[in-house]
Amino acid sequence: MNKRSGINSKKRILDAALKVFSEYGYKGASMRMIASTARISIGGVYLYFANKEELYLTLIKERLDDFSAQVKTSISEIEDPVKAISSFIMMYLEYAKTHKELILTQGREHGFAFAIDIKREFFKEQRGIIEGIVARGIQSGVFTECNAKEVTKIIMGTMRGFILSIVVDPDNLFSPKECCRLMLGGLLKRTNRAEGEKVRR
Amino acid sequence: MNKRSGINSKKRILDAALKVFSEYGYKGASMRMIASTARISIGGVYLYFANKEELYLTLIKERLDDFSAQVKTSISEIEDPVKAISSFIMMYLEYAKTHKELILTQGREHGFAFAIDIKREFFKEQRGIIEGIVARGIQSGVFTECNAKEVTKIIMGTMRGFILSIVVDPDNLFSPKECCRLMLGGLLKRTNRAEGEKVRR
Amino acid sequence: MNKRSGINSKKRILDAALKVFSEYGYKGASMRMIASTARISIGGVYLYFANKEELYLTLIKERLDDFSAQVKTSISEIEDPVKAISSFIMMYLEYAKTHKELILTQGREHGFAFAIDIKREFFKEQRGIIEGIVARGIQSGVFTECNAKEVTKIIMGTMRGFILSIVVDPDNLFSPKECCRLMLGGLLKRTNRAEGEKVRR
Amino acid sequence: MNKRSGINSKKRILDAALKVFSEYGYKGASMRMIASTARISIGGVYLYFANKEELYLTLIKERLDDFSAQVKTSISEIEDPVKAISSFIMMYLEYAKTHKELILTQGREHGFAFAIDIKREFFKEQRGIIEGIVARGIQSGVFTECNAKEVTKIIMGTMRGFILSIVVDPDNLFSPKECCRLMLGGLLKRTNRAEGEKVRR
DNA sequence: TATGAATGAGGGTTCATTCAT
DNA sequence: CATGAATGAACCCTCATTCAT
Repeated sequence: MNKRSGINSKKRILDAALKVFSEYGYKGASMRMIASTARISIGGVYLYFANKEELYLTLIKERLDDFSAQVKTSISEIEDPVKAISSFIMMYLEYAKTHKELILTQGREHGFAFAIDIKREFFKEQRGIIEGIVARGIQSGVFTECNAKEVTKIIMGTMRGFILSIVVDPDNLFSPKECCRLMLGGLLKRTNRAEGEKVRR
Repeated sequence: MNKRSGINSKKRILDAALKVFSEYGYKGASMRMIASTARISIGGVYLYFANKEELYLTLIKERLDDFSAQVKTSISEIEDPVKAISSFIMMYLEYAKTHKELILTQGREHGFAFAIDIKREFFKEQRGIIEGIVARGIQSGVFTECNAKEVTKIIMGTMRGFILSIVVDPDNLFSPKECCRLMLGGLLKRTNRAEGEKVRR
Repeated sequence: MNKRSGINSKKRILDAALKVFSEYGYKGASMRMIASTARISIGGVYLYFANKEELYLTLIKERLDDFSAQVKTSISEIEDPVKAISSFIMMYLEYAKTHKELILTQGREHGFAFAIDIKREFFKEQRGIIEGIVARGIQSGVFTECNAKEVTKIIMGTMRGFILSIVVDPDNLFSPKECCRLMLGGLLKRTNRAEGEKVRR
Repeated sequence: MNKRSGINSKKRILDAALKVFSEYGYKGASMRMIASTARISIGGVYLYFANKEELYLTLIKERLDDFSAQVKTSISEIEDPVKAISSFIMMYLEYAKTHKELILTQGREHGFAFAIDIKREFFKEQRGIIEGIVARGIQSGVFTECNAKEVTKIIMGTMRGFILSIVVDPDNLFSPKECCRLMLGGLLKRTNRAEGEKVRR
């Protein structure tokens, strides 16, 4: 390998790990599989990552950072809360569909919490973004007077559910557009205000 | 363990398996862990279950059937679509919170898709129930003219996300009540129809 | 079970053990298989036999004794050495074909020697019988002047080979009659045809 | 073991396996025993052989091929049927005495018939060789008019019996020379002494 | 006599990790 | 940097044996 092979190797390993981990899960993936997918020796992997866990963590972090950046660039400048929420949902779901590996983000194996701190941090950040938008929407009178925090968690939960569905029930993914519609407009018919009220309290 | 404690050994094993599987995942859980949690020998476990997979499957099936029954008894007789949807959401989330082990239902560790058929069957059934309610609501004019199938998948996805959150981010679970509110009423303010339209396009 | 069930049980177990051991070998046979074949509980087997080894040994002994008796009754009174040898060979091979379980006799597993003493005793006895016949034949001038001991061992070896063939290459068992012919007459052509003919029939 | 001793690890494993398998049989031999006999770790064995069966098969095949080659080189060019048969018997028995492991060839532990095809193939080949010699002998008038096929099977059986005796009754192996004598000359006295004599010495 | 639940050592096999080269 | 043979703990599972009933 040439001088730059170090950098290349690391990248190749990460790519391979991404593929293998997201296909087989943490426990199901073996270092051998990752190494051979990366066209490197087993020992070679340990040159760049101290152990399996570190490799996994690095991967998670990378994914999360990438996604986080994506969200920021595509949402941050949108003024209109309605558009912002829609964009977020669309972006999130579209990204998830393309990067199925995001499923890693949702991994739950090996005695709970594993990369859990990293993940929580990420979730918190995401929540912050949505919550900001929702709050703005309420303030500006476009959104109903609702609990921004709760609404945010619901939206996040729905996103989370979508990601999981990709693995668990991929034939029944919902459409991003319809999701926006539901989140914004709700199920109840709009002329009849009373009924909506009934439910709201 | 007493030589004659056999009567409840099976139950003890199932309880232990539930605990261990839902904490460590399928691959992460070992038969030894399950056995010792159940206060039985390894061999003892194999007296009741042919192998790890069968134990897992039994567990999944049991959970799913129990939950399915619960849904049916608590939803089936509700006429009002609004109340029915609300009840479903409330019931689902409440059940999930109590039976954290429902997380098993969402297992994903690839290369290991063996309970997937059972799960899909369950999902399909659940979807059928919701879709029926939504369709009824649309027909009776209480719900907006929307795609019942899609709406159903969104609701299911949100439920799924909630379950996953229990493991991944348990400090930020959304409230069932607020979830009902959002699903039914949406985010947009009710007097202003135009804006809603904009999004709906 | 009735009063005599004890005796019946023991017999049933031995029959079952015979079947199972000769089909699967010592290591390959499990006490469970034997018990269930004997329609008795596992514990039941241990009522009659202290352990697997004892059961096996009992079986071997039983087989060997039965065979030994058979040999004695069918050979001992034959005066003519030629007829005696022929009878022995015919009897041996016929018995082996019918009682495939005799294969047990040839078992070689679990660190050599196991029932080896019993077997050696049996072999010795058998050898004694043959050797006696051969010696008599030599003395009476019917057989060539050969080493009776060696000839005996060869005959025994051939018998042994036949038994093994039943398991290892059952489609190519040699005919007892031809075996007698070869042992008595040899391969080489004789100028003196008469004697050979007697045997050849 | 040194980390770089790899060159002969495979050989060491095969040697160990040979020893252990032929002492304890297939079922009775454990991979752990083999590994420790080979002074390697358990995992190490699996570096060279996918599993126990493959290891066993490799061994069998190796033995059979080696023996087969030996037979061919030492028999094929002998014209005289008498000498050919004698050579075959001598060679076979001598080889068996030296390579006691040939006992593997005779393995029998039922429910475990997996090397049986390889063995049958080998037996068939061997039979072919002998049968050819015998047939030639008959044609040339040196051997009696007998059934070549049957005679062959008897000779093979006797060889088989010898191998088994090595394990089962090693103190009473017959002498190869006497075996030749018996097979060729038979037990019965010959008026035509010359031919018999030739063989006897 | 008879049962069969329970035990636990041990078997085959995998895999993260190390280290001499 | 890179290799891959080697290690050994741990995994799933089987089975001879025991013992309360």
